[in-house]
Amino acid sequence: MATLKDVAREAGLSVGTVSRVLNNRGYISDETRQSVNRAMKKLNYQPNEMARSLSKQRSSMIGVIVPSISHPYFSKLVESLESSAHHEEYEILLFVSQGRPDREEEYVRACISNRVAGLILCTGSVRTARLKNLGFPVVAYERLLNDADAGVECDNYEGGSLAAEELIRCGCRNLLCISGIGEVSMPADVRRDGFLETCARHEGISVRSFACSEESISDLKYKTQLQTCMDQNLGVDGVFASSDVIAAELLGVLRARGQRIPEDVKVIGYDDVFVSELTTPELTTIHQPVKEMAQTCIDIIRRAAAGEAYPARTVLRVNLVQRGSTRMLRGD
Amino acid sequence: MATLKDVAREAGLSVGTVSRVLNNRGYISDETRQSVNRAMKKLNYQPNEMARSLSKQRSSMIGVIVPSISHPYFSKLVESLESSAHHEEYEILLFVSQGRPDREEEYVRACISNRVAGLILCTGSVRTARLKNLGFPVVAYERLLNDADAGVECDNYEGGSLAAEELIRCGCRNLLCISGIGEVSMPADVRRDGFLETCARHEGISVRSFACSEESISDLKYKTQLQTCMDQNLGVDGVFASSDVIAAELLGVLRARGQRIPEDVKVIGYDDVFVSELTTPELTTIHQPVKEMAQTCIDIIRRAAAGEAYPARTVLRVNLVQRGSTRMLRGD
DNA sequence: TTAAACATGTTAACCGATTGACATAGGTAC
DNA sequence: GTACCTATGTCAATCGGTTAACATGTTTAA
Repeated sequence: MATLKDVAREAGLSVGTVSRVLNNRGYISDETRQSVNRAMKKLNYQPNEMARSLSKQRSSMIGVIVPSISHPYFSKLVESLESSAHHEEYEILLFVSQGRPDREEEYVRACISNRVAGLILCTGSVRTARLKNLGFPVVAYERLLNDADAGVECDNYEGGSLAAEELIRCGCRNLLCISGIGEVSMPADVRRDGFLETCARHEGISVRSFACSEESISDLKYKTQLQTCMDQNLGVDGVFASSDVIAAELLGVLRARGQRIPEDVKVIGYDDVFVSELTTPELTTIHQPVKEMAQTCIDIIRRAAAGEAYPARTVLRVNLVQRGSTRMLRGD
Repeated sequence: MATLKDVAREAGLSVGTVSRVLNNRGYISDETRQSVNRAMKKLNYQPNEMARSLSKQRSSMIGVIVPSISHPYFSKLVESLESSAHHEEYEILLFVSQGRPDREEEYVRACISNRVAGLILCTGSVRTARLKNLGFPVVAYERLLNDADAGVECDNYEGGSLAAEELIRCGCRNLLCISGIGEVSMPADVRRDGFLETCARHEGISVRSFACSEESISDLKYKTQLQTCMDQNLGVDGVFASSDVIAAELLGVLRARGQRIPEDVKVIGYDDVFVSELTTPELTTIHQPVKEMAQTCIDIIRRAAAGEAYPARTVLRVNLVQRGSTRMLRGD
């Protein structure tokens, strides 16, 4: 495997000059630049990132810790993160914590050992080791973490509120809020609060709340619980589920009970992942601007690396996407 | 940030001894081991993986290149890969190629630069740069790649065959095979072959074939095409779709046309991802042993690193999972 | 008693870059 | 003619580990 030294020899230049070309430092003539490029191509040179990272005290990798990746919300997030990272010449070092605090800590340590350029944390568990002074920025994604250097989230309260408004607008009077995925911590709690409080501001609306538990976040199976839930909550004519996956399963559960959607019961999901367009009827849902959120995370890390200032907290707007699960008429 | 030298000083030992403890080489007494551990803990020492990788000529990262990650099949795969990798003390360096050959090449180069321990390729495009003598093993996942060091796949022919047998057993006579995702290359072609050839071996079975095109693999939207498809193929009473996502969308399309499932049309998907349990009815599908396939990939890389022999090609068995989309009675 | 095996130390080269200090020129501007 | 910019070279330290060679003891076993 060719090294910088080989390239320098091939191009008839010194390592210093070649390094300058690679890192765009100091003065370099076009001619030199070209002959370096020629030599690199000829020798099929690939810079050794390990050596590079060692000498600059930072790698070009961004650590990403998610609780699950098979969950469509997180797979969409990771795809978006990868895409944004690629634009900025970063790579993704991916860790799946399964929501287990021990793994999270272990993974944070792995990021430290790899001297990542930044760490994006979207964990379920609260207890996480000290995240201060790690030498790189830690971005908390959809999660309040006072130890983190920055936070990126969407307006969950508004999301819950929009869902309530829509159901009420569609004529529902007996509402139900089902929360689930990793809702121990902040974000989805706030969704529920937004939903419940908005309902309370309207006359003649009854509203109940149900919390799904989950063994593993990668399980994605809620049917039994949803059956129990619907048994306990008869007469409901509008449901807000805190994720599209839950909402999608709910459609099946409701149908099995002979309830038509949206005629008898209207359903709103959350996230706007592909699942919401896969069901029949398609799901009305709250769109999270995942791409923008991902871009924001990467941008924070880029800025931190460049020594620029970056926002401590970014809250992005959500919006309602109307589809068949709340709408009588098909109007696509 | 503490270094090995600091740890050695703190423990009153030499760097050589500390390194021996870290790498389990040579003779070390329990006492020494403990005092090293104590010192590491006290200084909160995290070994610098960059330096480690540089001196051993290899990192502990495994490069993974997938065409998409929002597609549930690949997100399940990546989750499994991460899990297996974690057991073997590897980390995942994730790349999403979007099926674009230029990105693939770029990502292969990134893996070389990062001196990965191995590379797992599951790409859609055929043309990929030379993969020989990269200094690490390249494992082709569900893809025939003569340049790769090893291949891991499932028995796609058998999968197609099982689907045909099931539909015929359920009484279908007018079959349709819908293929899609990345089927330019080998694996899904073989699924179709297995399906078609098995049909041909039965009397009185008519069978047609339809290929979905796709702009982007992360799109996951086939509805329009599926409508066209069903317009062109009237009278079909059994469909084999080459992925659960396509099958799930098909359910909606069929329902919109007033066809009941499974009474009027039976549907079989492929992959056995969570989507197949999310639809109503749930999807009968061909289960791919993704976890085992992932484990096999990681194991090949581990063996290669240890200088052990490993299989050049591994073909894993698939099996049929019966659910509501082919079965009249509910028997869960 | 003597040879292994055990346990640690010292030293230094090496992995493949980056980077700064300092030197050397040719060209241009005033 | 002096000063400055441009362009490159040389040299060596540095990043933080790994590892081999060699030395020096202490135990243990035959």
